[in-house]
Amino acid sequence: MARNARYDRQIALDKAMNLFWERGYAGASMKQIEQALDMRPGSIYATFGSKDGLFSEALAAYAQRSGLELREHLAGKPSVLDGLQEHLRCIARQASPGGESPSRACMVVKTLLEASNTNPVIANQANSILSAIEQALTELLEQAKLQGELAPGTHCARLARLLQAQIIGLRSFAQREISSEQVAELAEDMAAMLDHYRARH
Amino acid sequence: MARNARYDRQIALDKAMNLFWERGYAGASMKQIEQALDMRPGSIYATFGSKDGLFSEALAAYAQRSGLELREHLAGKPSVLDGLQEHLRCIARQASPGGESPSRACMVVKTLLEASNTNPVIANQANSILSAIEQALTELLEQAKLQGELAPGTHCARLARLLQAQIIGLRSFAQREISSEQVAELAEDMAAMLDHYRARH
DNA sequence: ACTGTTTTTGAGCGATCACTCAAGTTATCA
DNA sequence: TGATAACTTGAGTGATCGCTCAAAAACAGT
Repeated sequence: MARNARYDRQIALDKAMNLFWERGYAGASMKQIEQALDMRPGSIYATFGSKDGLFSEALAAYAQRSGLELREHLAGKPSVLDGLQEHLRCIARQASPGGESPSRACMVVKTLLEASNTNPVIANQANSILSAIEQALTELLEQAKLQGELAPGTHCARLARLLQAQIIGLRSFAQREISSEQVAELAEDMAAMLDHYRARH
Repeated sequence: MARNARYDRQIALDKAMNLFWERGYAGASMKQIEQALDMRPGSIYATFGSKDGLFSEALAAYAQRSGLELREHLAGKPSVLDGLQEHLRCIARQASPGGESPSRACMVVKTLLEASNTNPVIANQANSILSAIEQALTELLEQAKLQGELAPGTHCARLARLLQAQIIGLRSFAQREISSEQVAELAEDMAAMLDHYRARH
């Protein structure tokens, strides 16, 4: 005997994610959030607790979304390394100017750089996400090594960190006013770099 | 027949640069700036016009400082490529945890990511700086090609963009909670990548 | 020391910040 | 349909935002 919420939590979260991704934590005011979610402050605070809480959930949703994308790119290719190269190219396509994504740069990296010396709680969350991605990449590369794709002596954790730094660099670089061709070339050069770690036949 | 200013403009600018570098544009409030510069709002506004103006000058000072550092690293080595590799290692050293710099990440990149969808004027300035760095790297690599260090077929502008993306990735990655050894390893792997572009003898 | 000019000061401006809560509204049950 | 419980509303909270300006202070030249 009560009323149902007018809003879908997931949909609202998705809208918040897009706004935060575009404008950053400090750059998105509650007024803008109210407008984007079509919710009044009372409902927002009843649902998410605080701006910090909403941001935290939005960031987690973004991370989950990103994980799904990586798995999709990998699923298309039989080889792990081919999948990772495809991932780089997809990122370049998404991060090209004219795309519809809120920002060409990665929301986790934007958050890490914005929050590191101002909001320890949020910075920690960004750190954890990047740490988890590093771990996932490491396991992926270990798998590739076992399957003989990767040179036997490869230090997988180290290569995973290199790969993560490349992706961070690619997406941040893409935030520049630059042509989509140049972003694609950059991704190609990074993909080529992965080839140097392949096992020789 | 008048009074001299109590503050050195360059010193004040340097302090502002450090604060903005650490906390970002929105993260540094005027109160904090007043405290860092030991100046009252009237003096600050008489000298720099606005928070935007102060930030703009601080960012320009940072860019100049960065340019000097690159030239210093290059001056130590006879070969351009060796100099660039040294540059990567120096960046890793500076960007290691426990260092005294206000932030491990690059202020220009932090600014680009923060301002891109909120402050077009500042975002443009960050864009211009990165564009100038790309240009400088391109000319450096052209020079290396002429001197026979680089493989003759090398696309220097493209390699310059790859190098810039690497540096951006390295410094942003270093903002994570990570050991200085791992940052050094990352720089080493990036330096090794440059070797693949060397001319074969 | 006096005058003239410049700089420094800091209380306080209106605007906006994240956030609250009492009142109003609405769906769900008996 | 009336009672009840949950949700929505939006004016308004105190705090902080970037910034102003009239008055006080401090130096340089006579």
